[in-house]
Amino acid sequence: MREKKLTKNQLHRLPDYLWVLKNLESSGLKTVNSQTLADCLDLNNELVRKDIASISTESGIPNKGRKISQLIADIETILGFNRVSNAVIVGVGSLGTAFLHYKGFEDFGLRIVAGFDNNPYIKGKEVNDKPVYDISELSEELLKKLNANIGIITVPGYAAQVVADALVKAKVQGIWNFAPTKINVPNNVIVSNINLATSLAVLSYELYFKNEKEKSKNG
Amino acid sequence: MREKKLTKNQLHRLPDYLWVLKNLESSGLKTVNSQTLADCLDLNNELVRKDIASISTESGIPNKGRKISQLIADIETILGFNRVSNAVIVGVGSLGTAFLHYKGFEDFGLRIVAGFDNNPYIKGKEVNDKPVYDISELSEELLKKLNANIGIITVPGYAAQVVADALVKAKVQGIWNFAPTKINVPNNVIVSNINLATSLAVLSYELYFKNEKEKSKNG
DNA sequence: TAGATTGTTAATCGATTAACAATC
DNA sequence: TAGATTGTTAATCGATTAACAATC
Repeated sequence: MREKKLTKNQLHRLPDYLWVLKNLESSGLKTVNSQTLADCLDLNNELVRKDIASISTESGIPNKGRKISQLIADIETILGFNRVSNAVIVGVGSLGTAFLHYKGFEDFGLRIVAGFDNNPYIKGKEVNDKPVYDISELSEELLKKLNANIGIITVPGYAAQVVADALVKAKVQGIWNFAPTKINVPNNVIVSNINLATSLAVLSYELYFKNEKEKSKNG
Repeated sequence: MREKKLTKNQLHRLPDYLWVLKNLESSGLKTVNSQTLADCLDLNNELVRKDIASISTESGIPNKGRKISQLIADIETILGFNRVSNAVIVGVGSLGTAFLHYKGFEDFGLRIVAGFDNNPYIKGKEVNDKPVYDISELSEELLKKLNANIGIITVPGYAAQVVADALVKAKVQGIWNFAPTKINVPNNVIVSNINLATSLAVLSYELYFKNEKEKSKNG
């Protein structure tokens, strides 16, 4: 297997599988069947079978299931949690600063090595022992020196496109965008967006919808 | 319109529409047609027409389009960006602290009013003028006093379920979960998950896939 | 061997896209 | 009025679910 590209939906389910598998492993189990995974995650059995089949390097054993350790290894390989990439963060505000401090990203294969900002009070300093450069210093040479191929955007929305352009010019391969904006980049640069506003909006909408429903039920 | 529940996909497109609409408005335009929106966001014209039709309180005008100001108002109402909810944050680590400092959430209708943590060095203090309580103080009474109906989870994965249970017990209506874990809550509590690991994994996978493809092309 | 569980093919469902009729 | 653009119905596409045959 492991030939065809996974769909976005499949990819988004992988971290959930990984989580469950690790829990099962730490409870002492060695193998798992698709039904168990499906139950844990409220998914359809067949869906899980297909997902797992398309990410596994070993085939499953009828009447037995699959090796948990192997599944974990396979998923971690695909998700890149066991190969580390260096990243720089552009925008050292409250979110950017938090990320420079946050230790958890290394578990997912991301090491943040430096920050960039245009605030004269911040640039030139260090945050969590990581240098913060002026945004004008963002260049292909510096990124090469830092061995960084990923840029993280944590600037306000209005500045996101300018920053994205600068990152592209400095030849990053991937951009992790936290600005609440779509950014335009060439095809060969990969972008993953995380939009806090959208996520919050989903919550807010569901709450609104639920309350409206209750109102009309009671009214 | 505005009767049927929006699909998850539709809901996720709304913040993008909102962004484009605000840009168009600030450039002086008064009306917009579906094709323009579609072009700006790389979407199908018919898809946009359907999305917009299902969120609009006014109908569109053939040969003319729709009023931008009205669309913005409609979307903001649905997304709740113009009605403020109070939230408490559980887990005042690097991410939680950043959120207590972050001003941007108010634009999306969320006001963070307090934090909770079990770290004895943090609890009892204030962050950005907001009190941080001990986790044991999390209760229905306190949340009522704070007028908070949303809980934000920014603790490590292993602690997420315990915190979720405590929030449910304290009668929050919604949970915004940043822990890289599925949490189980009763049906009447709304959960919106934001999984940094997943988002990062998407980026990492795409990079991996791209590099593999290039390798096999060159090899 | 018998049976649980896998892998795979077919059916269903939902979302997107296309076509077209209605109308300001 | 003519035509651009809307709203809506039909066709397509992809993802999920169901059915079943293969096998350790």
